Amino acid sequence: MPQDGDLLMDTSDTYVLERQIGFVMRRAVQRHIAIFSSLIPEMTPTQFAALAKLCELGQASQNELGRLTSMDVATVKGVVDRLRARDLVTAAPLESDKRRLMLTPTRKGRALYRKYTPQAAEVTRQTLAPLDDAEQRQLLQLLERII
Amino acid sequence: MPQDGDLLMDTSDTYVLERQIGFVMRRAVQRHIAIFSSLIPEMTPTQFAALAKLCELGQASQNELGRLTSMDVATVKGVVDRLRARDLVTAAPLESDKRRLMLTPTRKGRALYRKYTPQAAEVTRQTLAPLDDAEQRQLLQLLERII
DNA sequence: CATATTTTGTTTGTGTACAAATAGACTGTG
DNA sequence: CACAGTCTATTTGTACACAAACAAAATATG
Repeated sequence: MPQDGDLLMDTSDTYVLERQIGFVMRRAVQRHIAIFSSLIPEMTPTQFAALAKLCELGQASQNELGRLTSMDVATVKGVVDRLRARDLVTAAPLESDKRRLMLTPTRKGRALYRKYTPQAAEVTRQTLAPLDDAEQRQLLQLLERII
Repeated sequence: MPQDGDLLMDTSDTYVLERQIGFVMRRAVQRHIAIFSSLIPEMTPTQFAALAKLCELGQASQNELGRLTSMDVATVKGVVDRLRARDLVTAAPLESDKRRLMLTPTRKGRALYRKYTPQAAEVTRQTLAPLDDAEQRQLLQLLERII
């Protein structure tokens, strides 16, 4: 007599690279980054994220900024260094806690952020363009749940 | 009399980093990679993808492998170099077309691929674990449509 | 056949991304 | 107060990821 296992055997299937979530996400990110850099060639998505968060907060320590933008300490240092080199952000040790490096967007940094905010929103729009509104919301929600 | 626009004004909203598809995908990829390297510390997702595709095909040129795994020429070279350095892949110029570098997984490479295939499938399972089956399929489908 | 174009691979430079080691500053507890 | 543990930042090393420039080989076209 056939058992469940007999019929279900091939459900475990062979390993198909193209169906793995990691592979698909990597490709989606690649397309997103391509769209981003076509609309905002002046900076990278990561740099924009750091600048945006800093402009939203007004000020933050490097460590805090890293946590809020999901960058580890080494990554955020590199990103901040490049923003500082372009005079978009200033940095100074905090008097009351000399471990912390307080970051503040410069006037130039805030201006750049304001200038590119509409483009950044457009990046999201173009990336999600193949989907209708309900599907876009759904994708966002599903992704947020696997974070 | 209040109009539609009055109530809907804030729908266009300010730019919220956490709601941008790029930011959310970046975080999801980070979690995926963390799961991958906890289950398969011996190699990176990219290396496994290249090895997997090569084992699936039996053989491929470096360029072909890059196209099939969505890596540009410089990236695939680095990945292949590391696989070659670990004797998981061999490379030789093709006689009939000396531009092409034909890649073949070694016995050791194929063994490693077979060994880790179940783990790789488990990576996908764990990454998608917060979602039920229908949601998992949906997420995959939505992502594939924005590639 | 000759040469313009395309294809494949390499190299260089920049920018994430993370692990691990280090150092200095702070905090909590005895 | 002392000092163990924690927090913040830096440094080093490895690994994608892509742009741009280059060289060699193959192909297309006149």
